[in-house]
Amino acid sequence: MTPRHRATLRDIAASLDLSVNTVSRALAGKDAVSPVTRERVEQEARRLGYVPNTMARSLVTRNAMTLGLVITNPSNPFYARLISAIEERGRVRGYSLMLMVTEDSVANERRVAEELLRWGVDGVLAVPVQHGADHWARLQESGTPVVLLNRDLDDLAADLVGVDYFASSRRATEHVLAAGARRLFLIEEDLEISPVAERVRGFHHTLREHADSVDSYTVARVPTRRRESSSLPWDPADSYEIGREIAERIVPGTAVLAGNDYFALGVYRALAERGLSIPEEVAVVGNGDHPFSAYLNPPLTTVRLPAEQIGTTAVDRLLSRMSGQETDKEPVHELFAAELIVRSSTRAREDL
Amino acid sequence: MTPRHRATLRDIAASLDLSVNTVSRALAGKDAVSPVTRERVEQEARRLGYVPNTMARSLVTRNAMTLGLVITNPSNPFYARLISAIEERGRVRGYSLMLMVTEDSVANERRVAEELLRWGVDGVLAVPVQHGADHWARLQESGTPVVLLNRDLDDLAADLVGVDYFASSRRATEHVLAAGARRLFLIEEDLEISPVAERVRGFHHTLREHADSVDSYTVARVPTRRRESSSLPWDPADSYEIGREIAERIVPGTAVLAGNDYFALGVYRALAERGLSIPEEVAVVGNGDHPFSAYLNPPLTTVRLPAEQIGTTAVDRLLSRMSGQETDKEPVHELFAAELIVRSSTRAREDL
DNA sequence: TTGAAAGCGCTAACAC
DNA sequence: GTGTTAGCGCTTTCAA
Repeated sequence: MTPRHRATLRDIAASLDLSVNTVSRALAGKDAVSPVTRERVEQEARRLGYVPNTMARSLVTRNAMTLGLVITNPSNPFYARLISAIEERGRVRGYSLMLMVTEDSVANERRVAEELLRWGVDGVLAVPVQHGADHWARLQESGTPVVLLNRDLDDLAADLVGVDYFASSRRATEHVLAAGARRLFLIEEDLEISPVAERVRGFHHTLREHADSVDSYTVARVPTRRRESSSLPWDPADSYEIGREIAERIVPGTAVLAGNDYFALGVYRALAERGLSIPEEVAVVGNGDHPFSAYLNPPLTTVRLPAEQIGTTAVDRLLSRMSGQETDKEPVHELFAAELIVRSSTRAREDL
Repeated sequence: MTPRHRATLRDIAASLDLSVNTVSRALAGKDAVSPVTRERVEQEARRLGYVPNTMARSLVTRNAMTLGLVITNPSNPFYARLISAIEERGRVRGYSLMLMVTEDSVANERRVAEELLRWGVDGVLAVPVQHGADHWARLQESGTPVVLLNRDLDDLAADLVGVDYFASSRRATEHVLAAGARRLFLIEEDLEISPVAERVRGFHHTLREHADSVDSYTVARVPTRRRESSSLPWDPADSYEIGREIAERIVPGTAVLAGNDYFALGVYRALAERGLSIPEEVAVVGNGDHPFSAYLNPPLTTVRLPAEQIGTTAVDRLLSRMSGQETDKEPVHELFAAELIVRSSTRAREDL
């Protein structure tokens, strides 16, 4: 904790009787330096424990070598994996990460965007809250590219890297229909975000295609706790009540599609309490393929999300935008397929 | 994406025919400015869309208003909660967060510490990998306080904010002993980190105290996957094999204490496959109280970790150190109690 | 190959 | 109250 003076280029220069400039060039590995000088400089730098000042450099190069990462909730396991993937890819590419958490609050998001602007980060990756895109637009206008993660924003012309939830929802719905479901429930959090909207759309779309073989369907919205309090993890408790209501309306051939595996687990309990068995009496499908899902009783059929792929791609996408070669190119939406992992909580027709 | 010139103090000054300095003072809300001038400046700043340049300011104030947060693995749900708590507290206190991920690799950690040094962050919060503390010491020497999170480091004189794992382990062990366990298994990841060491110590300590009522005990180390690959989430699959071995050695009065809830879940399956029932034939205790645990079958007895408290306290601790008022004060270890949440995977004596 | 001068955008010290 | 000067640590002309 010795608040010792930190060596600067000037210190090295002084002690070697060189100009600051030469020292800078020597350390930067530029050509216009004699091998002898370079050696002396490097040695003195080591001796003095010199550490370059990134801020000073950034100020002049106008290059922060930093990416802003804006996440609604790090406790969402999908976002946690996204953070890892993005951090890793960013690091490989030489970028540091400024992490900001919005807790799904627009007010926070505005503040955060402003903060990123002040820092002059080179680019921003963001899971947007929804409602209000002007702060993102502002970043873009000031020359900071923004790439959206997982959630789309209608009123912002920005790249998006995410999941093809429409397709995955269709896939899951078709799966339970094929297994004989005639009464379907979709349980989603009531956040007005594109992933939920897309899954609902995929659900409806598929049901329309199979109208003859469907008796009834319901989209249940679980009130989110996230708007009130801070960044809470998902919790089966959130869907338990809904699960109980559904449990009362079970007829042979019922299927429940849950927006995430935690919701599915809440439903598991509600069903168990009524003595209903999965998949014999009810089929259940989750979303996210969280590590616990394969170990539930019965193992949960769910959708695996390509978090690593998304994180990596998003960073690359952002870097392309930052390179400036793509200016004026239309926003790109890259949606990756999510894989349905079939386990014992649903059954194929053949098994019946 | 218009790479439009960003307004600076000079722009405002020029357009108002004032000195840069006056504008700076006006915007900073300092006293030595006439109300009229201030009003004009603020208006012009708005008109020009002025955004202060944090780096430039930091360069002169020698105050980055940034904290470094070093995490081994954001997909660890405990660390995810820690990240949320720290980000929130930091933000409240006016600090931004630079997030670095080490993936439990010392090489990464070194690089990360260097990076933080270059950025000149004001303080660092870190979950250390273990082995090698010189890079942290280097940060301290250059005047950047370091507060350790969750894991202690023998060879570093730094504050630590974490969990009293020794106590929680004792508590859990006593709990299963009280419920009649005579053969005990402790399952931990084989990382050489203080939390694991402390839990093992608590386990042994308690067993020694109850030597008469214990027939046998085993500490099983699950080979970690984290050293090889990137930041993977915990997975019940990791403990499943160990669980199977244990399942073969079950006698009446067996208890399994798992290092985390995911490990406990892996054991659940292994036991179920042998037709062993919990808690009648085996008691199981987890660690971490992850949201799924209460919804397992049977609900898992586990230890709740005070992540929010730790995050908040750690930030405050760091800020005190940064204030410089505590220089030369001995390193402080703040360990918070973890609460044992008793559910149906263990049984109190009375129930027998 | 090296150095001098200028400046990134801002704040701090002191004069006026 | 306001302006002038200086400087944070670095890179980038441009001369020498």
